Amino acid sequence: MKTSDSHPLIWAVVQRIPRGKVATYGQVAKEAGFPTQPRLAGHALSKMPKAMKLPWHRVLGAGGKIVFTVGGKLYEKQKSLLEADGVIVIRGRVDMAKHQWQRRSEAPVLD
DNA sequence: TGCTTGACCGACG
DNA sequence: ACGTCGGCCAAGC
Repeated sequence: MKTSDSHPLIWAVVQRIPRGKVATYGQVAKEAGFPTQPRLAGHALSKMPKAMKLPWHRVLGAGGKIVFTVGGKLYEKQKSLLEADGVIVIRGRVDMAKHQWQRRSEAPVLD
């Protein structure tokens, strides 16, 4: 797997995050096949063509945190888009326990 | 070539 | 709940 061809893979993962759910950069990178490079996810999104329609706002930093500087343009944009999805944002954070996207039905490991 | 930057993360104090 | 640090690596200069 060439990391230089990663952008389309990252975008594909982001594309399948459903409305009302969110994922972290680390999670997206991992599912795209790059488990050790969360930054690659961020990089791919920063290079995303303007015309491309992706639910980029559903991608958050670790712990459900909006990574942009508070009050910034992108910050406000992401927050409003999330709220339009029905996701509650409090002090720049999302309740991951409630909204994190699970790719497949979770198989709770009962010990 | 080499150095810096960045839409990151986890561990640690 | 913060701040720091080391690891990660594509891009840009």
